[in-house]
Order: sequence, then C-alpha cells, then structure tokens
Amino acid sequence: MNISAAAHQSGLSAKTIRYYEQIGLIAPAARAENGYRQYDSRAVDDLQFIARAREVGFDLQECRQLLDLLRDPHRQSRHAQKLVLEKSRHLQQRIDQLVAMQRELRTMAERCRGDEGPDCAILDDLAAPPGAHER
Amino acid sequence: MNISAAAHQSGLSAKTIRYYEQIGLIAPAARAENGYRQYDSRAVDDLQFIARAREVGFDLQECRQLLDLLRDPHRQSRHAQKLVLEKSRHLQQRIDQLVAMQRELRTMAERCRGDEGPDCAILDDLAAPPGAHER
DNA sequence: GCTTGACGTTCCAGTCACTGGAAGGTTTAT
DNA sequence: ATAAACCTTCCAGTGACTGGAACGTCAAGC
Repeated sequence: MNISAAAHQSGLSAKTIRYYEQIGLIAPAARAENGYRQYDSRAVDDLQFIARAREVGFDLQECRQLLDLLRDPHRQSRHAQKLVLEKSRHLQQRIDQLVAMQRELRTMAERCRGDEGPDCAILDDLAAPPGAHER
Repeated sequence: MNISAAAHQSGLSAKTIRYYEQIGLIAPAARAENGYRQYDSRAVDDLQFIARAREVGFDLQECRQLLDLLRDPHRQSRHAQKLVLEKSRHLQQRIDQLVAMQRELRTMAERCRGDEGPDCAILDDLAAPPGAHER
C-alpha cells in the first residue's frame, strides 16, 4: 500500500505520516524498489492508533508513551489510565478557561449596540476590564 | 516608566512587549538617553488593551484590527461586534470539540480497570474507535 | 513513443506567539 | 569595587504540521 492509501485509511495526511516517520514516532516504512514507502495493515494500525489518540487530545509525546504501552506485553493498565486522567484534568481546565472567555465575549457583544456609530461597549470593555469601575 | 514596570502594569512580559513592538503591533517606544524604552500611561493603556483582548481569545492579527477600531474616530461599533461574534462562534466550536474529547477520555478511563495487569480498555479503544464493533 | 497527470521522493521555509539564552551595557545599593 | 538587577540586541527553539520547489515514477491515452 502506498502512502496516500495509508493516509486515506488512517485519516492522516501523507505529509503528516512522513513527518511522524521523520521524528521517529513510527518506524521507518518499508520501501518498494522504486523508493516508495510501503504500508501493511500493522503499519496502518499504528497510524490509526496515533490518529485516534491525537483526536482525543494527546500530543505527540504522549502518543509515543501510549504506543510504548501498546507494544509492552508487561504493561500495567494503570499507566494508561494515569495518562488519560491527567489529560482529562488538563482538558477540563482548558474548557473552563474557554467557557470563561466565551462568557466575556457574549457579555461584550450584548452590551454593544452594533450600529453605525462609534460608541462601542466592546472597545470600552477591552480598554477597562469589567469590574474596574466597582473597585 | 521602564519596560518591566510597563510589563507589570499590563500583565505582559517585557519580552512580549518587545516582541509586539518588533512586529509592529504597537508603536516603537520612546527611548531614554541610555537607550531604555520609556512608557507613558497611554502606551500602557494600549498594552492593557492588547492583554485584555488576548485574554478573551483574540489573536494578534485581530488585536491589530481592534486597535485600529479603537483609534478610528469614525469607527462603527458593528465592526467590533462582528469581530466578537465571529470569535465567539469559533470559540463555541472549539469548546464543543474539547467537550467531546473530554467525554471520550472519561469513558475510556472508566472502562479501564487501572490495575497492574496489561488488559486495558483505553489502549483497546484507541486501537479500534468506539462504535467499530457495532458497525 | 510521447505526453499528461497523478503519484511519489527529499529538503527547506513558514506558521503562531512567544520564550530562552548569549553577550553585552547601565544603574543602584552595599 | 563589586554585585544585583536592570536594560539592550540578536539568534534559536518550541509543536505539529503545511506549503512549495525541484525532481523521479507510473499508468493511460493518443
């Protein structure tokens, strides 16, 4: 299987697969006589595993750890669980942060008339953080 | 006021302020005789405005647009509102995405025993996307 | 046989918003 | 005099790709 078929099957781009090989996240692909990379189903499994881990938020360093676990017959499932729980905790922090930003944006947008005039609650809010008055 | 005082007042780092000047986001600071950058309250206002816009999720390009609006006496508040509404929409998409990731992580962590054994629902889930069975 | 187009290859540069560090100059306090 | 805490410029690195140049290969159609 050539790289674009592997890309299609895994949901990654060919560029990304080459990049993963370059940084050593995956083993160098076998090569056909013409120099083209060749992928078998095991190689595609690895790519899908990475694609899936990336989708749920793991960075490449963590993907590396997960792949190591996947390949280790003496692994302990608590190690994988720890990675997931930590990621989940960080993700929640990030979500809370984005939700707070969202609240502020919505408040600003509501307070702004959004007309042809120059008076703008948004620019005022950005110039003086909300609550600056009360202090 | 030297750069570190301006940094303190705006909540940005001195490095970041120099960077903003370098990319032309803010006007070059006045210089003292010794070559040190000098900041007055108007300069600090700009820095605070940017810091605040960054906090609610605007990138530097958007900060530039917001600053342009701030300085334009003939501005129309609907232009600022449009920027905020667009940002809010994108942010919501991002939040939805993170929440979906979070749900998957939580499900995986729950399904994993997290013990000393090698059997691991997390690694299984990553190897085969959930729902792969039902299909 | 030739051309065309879709593949594949390598390598280099750019993205975004900083951050770290080197190497040096200035100011302030002891 | 010396140390520390500032300040300056400049260069390199981050993460995870992505775009593009310049080139080789392959299959189909004429």
